[in-house]
Amino acid sequence: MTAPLDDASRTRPGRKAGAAVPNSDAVARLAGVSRSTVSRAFTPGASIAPVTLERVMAAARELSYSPNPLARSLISRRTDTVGLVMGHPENPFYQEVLTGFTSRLQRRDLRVMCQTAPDIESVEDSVRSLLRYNVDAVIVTSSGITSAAVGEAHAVGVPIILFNRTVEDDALSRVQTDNRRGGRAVADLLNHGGHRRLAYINGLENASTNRDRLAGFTERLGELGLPPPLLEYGEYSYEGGREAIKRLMLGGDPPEAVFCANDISAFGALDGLRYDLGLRVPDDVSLVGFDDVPMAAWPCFDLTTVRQRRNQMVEATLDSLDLLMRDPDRPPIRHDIPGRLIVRRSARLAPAG
Amino acid sequence: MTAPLDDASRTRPGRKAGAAVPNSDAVARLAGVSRSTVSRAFTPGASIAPVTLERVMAAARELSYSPNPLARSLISRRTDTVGLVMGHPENPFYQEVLTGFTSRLQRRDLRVMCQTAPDIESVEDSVRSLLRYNVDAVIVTSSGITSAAVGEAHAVGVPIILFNRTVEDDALSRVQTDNRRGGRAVADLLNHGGHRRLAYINGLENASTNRDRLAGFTERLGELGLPPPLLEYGEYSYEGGREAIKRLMLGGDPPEAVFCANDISAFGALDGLRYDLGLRVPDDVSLVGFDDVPMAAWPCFDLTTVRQRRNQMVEATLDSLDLLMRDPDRPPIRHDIPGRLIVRRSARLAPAG
DNA sequence: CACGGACTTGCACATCCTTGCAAACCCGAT
DNA sequence: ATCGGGTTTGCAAGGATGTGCAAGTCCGTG
Repeated sequence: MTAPLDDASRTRPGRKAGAAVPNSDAVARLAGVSRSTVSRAFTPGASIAPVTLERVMAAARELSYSPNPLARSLISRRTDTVGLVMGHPENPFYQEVLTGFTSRLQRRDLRVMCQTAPDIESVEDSVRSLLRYNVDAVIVTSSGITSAAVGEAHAVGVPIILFNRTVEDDALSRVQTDNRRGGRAVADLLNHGGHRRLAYINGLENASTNRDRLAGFTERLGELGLPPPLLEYGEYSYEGGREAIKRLMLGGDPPEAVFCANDISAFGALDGLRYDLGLRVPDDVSLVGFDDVPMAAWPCFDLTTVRQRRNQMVEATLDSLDLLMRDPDRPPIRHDIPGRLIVRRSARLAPAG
Repeated sequence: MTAPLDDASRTRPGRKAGAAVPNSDAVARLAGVSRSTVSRAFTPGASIAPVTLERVMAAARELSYSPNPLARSLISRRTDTVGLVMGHPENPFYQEVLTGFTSRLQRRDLRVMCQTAPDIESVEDSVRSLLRYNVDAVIVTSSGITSAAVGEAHAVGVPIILFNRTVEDDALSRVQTDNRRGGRAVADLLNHGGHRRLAYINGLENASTNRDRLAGFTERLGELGLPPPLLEYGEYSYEGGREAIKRLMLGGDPPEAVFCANDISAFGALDGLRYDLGLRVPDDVSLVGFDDVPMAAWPCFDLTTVRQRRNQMVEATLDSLDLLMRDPDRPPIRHDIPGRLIVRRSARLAPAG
């Protein structure tokens, strides 16, 4: 009964032996200089004679050497890697965001470490895990982030940017669609259409995107003299939206128009309306989504929605990242990028005749 | 006119100063042991007295220390990170695959470095870049991979697994759907439906998935005494499929049934048929896809398709990875996982009466 | 009590790179 | 020929850890 810690299966397997990854020493010998000089050859702006530089580079090419970034990071504290914590990877909008980030980060010669984090605790874990790997920055696209992980990141000077998420903590940089204004625009649109009994199909309850869209929507309805919307839970998913719309329409006081927290749940609601309930859109019910994923433009859906400017948001995030990485003490950067109402055919534009 | 190499903007910014990430030395001092002992405390199976282990762990907890994986990797040659090279990130099937991989790898306590690589050269670059970061293995989900990168990986003993891709090189491990058999199954289905003039809407021409699906389809048609299919290019995309179907149907000899290289292009074809051409599916034309993405089940599409067993494929990949990481000299592992024909309403099942 | 064996531990070197400092060098000027 | 200034370069220390080897400890046995 000794310590049960050992775990023979985890024993490190020998990497194949003969494998020669060249190191700076080999290059130094070949070029007839010291290792320091090799290092300087690969450090932009370091003091080195042009002719020596060329000799080192030639040797490096011959051995196809390039500095080991992990060893370099030990001392430079930079890994040229950013961490990406993804929340709801089933939403096509975020899938596009993900590929936007990876391809653009690649173009800036930055590696990206992905983590998926469905719930708050795992966001914590993910951030911590990324920090241990010395990422230069962290992008979080996920519902909640408690201040603990943020604090740790700050302590080691690693910038964190929230993408389409807000928390109470004011000290955080973030880039988001102006979700509140998006919600207000939808209220205006539906009001113009002459709808009076409105409903909102919630996304995830504690996601700030969801809260802000609903808040803007409700706020503007109030200003227009309309009652607050009925609420149902759609969970940001197709199935959720499809079930939610049934509950709404079969309830006591069915709405004339429904605003869905995102496009996917709107597709569900749309299908629920026409296939489950036999209703027509927008003749019987108007429907609006949020995101403008590519599918929203397909004729089968033709969904009126609020476009999130994905590329612009991604660019803004990366630009902010650049600034924050240069100066970790810089005050937080905020971007609220206006959405754009994309009018298609799922919502009536004028009061029914 | 000196060497123009320097690039002041890249100068490394000082990480915030006071930040104290504890190192093994601090733990060693606190626990009253040497650094080696601390190291052993964190190495499963290493020789250490239980009481010492506990003392070290207590000290580590107090300082919230854990070994720096980057420094560790310098000597152990393991980073607990795998590289993931993604090909066509716009296809929802691969998006699900991606999240499948990241979440499952996380569960195995492995980090994942993502790269996107639209074309062959960038696959090369991505693999090389990942190798420099010392990943323990590479998963490639992308059209082509030339033997150069594979050779380099092999040379340093890093296993590579191709996901849903094949190359001529027999020495590669891979996991894929049995695309050829999938194609054959579709041929049988359409034959049963009484269709005789068939077409295939290509995906990307040099993707092995596409070639194999087409090969199986054509082969089986031949066995059934049917002529080879008409061909059009759909590029694996919605727009591609939608254009392709128009060219097919407006050509001299329109087909009675169309097999699309994947679901997305099938959606495009479907919409082309009903919205652009005013035809009905399956009454006028039968349509079959490949993948079984979630949308295929939506009533709006109701697409007959071949399901790729995503979870099973991902699991098989990770299991193979485990084996290969333990023993880099192990012969290549192959998995050909049968697809499953999912019959819905987009293809006629019996000859038209 | 001394000895052998098994188990623990520390030393020192290894991994691979960066960088402050000081020595060496070059070249023109005195 | 000597000096000074600026440039280049190497040394050695530093970053954080893993590990072979040998020394040390402990315990049971003869």
